[in-house]
Amino acid sequence: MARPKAFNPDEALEKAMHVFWYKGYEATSMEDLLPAMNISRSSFYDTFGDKRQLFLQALDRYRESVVKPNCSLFTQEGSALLCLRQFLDNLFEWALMDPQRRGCLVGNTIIELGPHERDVARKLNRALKLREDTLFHLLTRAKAQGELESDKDPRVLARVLVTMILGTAAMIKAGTPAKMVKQTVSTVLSALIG
Amino acid sequence: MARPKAFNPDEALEKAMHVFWYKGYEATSMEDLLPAMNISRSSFYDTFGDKRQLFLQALDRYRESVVKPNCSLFTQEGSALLCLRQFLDNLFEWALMDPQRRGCLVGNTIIELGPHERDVARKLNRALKLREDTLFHLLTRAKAQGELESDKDPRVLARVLVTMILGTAAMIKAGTPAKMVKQTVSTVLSALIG
DNA sequence: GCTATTATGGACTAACCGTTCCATAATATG
DNA sequence: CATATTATGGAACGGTTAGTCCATAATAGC
Repeated sequence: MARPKAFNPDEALEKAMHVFWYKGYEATSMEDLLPAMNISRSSFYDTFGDKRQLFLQALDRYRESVVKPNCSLFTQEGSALLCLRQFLDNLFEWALMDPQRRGCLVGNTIIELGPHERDVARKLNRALKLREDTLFHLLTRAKAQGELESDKDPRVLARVLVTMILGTAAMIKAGTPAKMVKQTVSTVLSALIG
Repeated sequence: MARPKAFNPDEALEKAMHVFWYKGYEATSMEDLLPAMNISRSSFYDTFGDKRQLFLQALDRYRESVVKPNCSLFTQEGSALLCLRQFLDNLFEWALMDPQRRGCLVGNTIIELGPHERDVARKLNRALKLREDTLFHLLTRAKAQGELESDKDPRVLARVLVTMILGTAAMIKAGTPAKMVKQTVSTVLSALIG
């Protein structure tokens, strides 16, 4: 019993997420957001609260629509180490394809806001844990299947790989050539899991 | 034949560098900088040009007074791999000691400004190269001494370690407990160089 | 002590920031 | 069609931003 929204809030949030991903939180202004989301100031504040709340929603959306699909794509049966390699290959291939080289929104935000804002930090750690647990699961399966030497600790290895993901995202942002990035990743994987 | 400055430009720049390190470029305002540097607006613009030029100078200072000393501390004779371990231990020990967990100014800036601003990017890559070349040098020496297996490529390993440094700095900013960080680093080193 | 030169303090500016407010438009229900 | 309810466009707001300007202070050389 009222006038319907002239825009799709989900699509608008998606657009906003991409702007934050490219520019970061502070450097993104309302004048960047409104045209990108293609909505008016009033609709913005009516629907999303304010810039900060929008950003928190964008972080959730990133975890659910970017991190999670990438994580769950490679949990099929068969060789766990192969899955793990596909998981990481897919991740970096995709990060290198991005013409803007935006890296990872989670990594970017850890560095921009992580230590300063509590509720942001909570969301970030949740996204990191999603990746760590996926890797942990694959490594545990690999160990059970005898693909991974028995003296290796899946939890520690998973954390190493998460650290590697953040570092690689930074190298990608720094403009490292794709070939070097791939060589680096492949070297780490060989050393860690054979 | 004129009035002398009432402050030491070097000390003021040092203070500014620490503020940028903590808050990032965008989030640091003149009202943060002036009290921290303990100089007046006029002296600021007279001596440093503007905020952006000050930041560029702060990046140079960071490379020279933070990165370089850390790099050159561990090039003494003896086991090259031991030097390398000391180099990294020293680096992370020191990053973990920082109560503000500011990570690495280079890594922070790669993510905040790296891809957007050309001259910033140049300075960042120069700082990264300083680290990479130090590691490369140590790894090459290790190989010559027979400490490193002959099939390993020092240049690639050096890049892996730089990636690891950036990733670890991010994990430190994310609030990872010191114990976990050390475990992660030690696991990578064991896997990479035995 | 006088003068030339540079440093400093503080008022000021114009642009931009995120946000609020209100009058108007559009729809669903009765 | 009338009314209640929500959405929208646009003007306006106070606060903050980086940066400018000028009158005054302090020094070095004469």
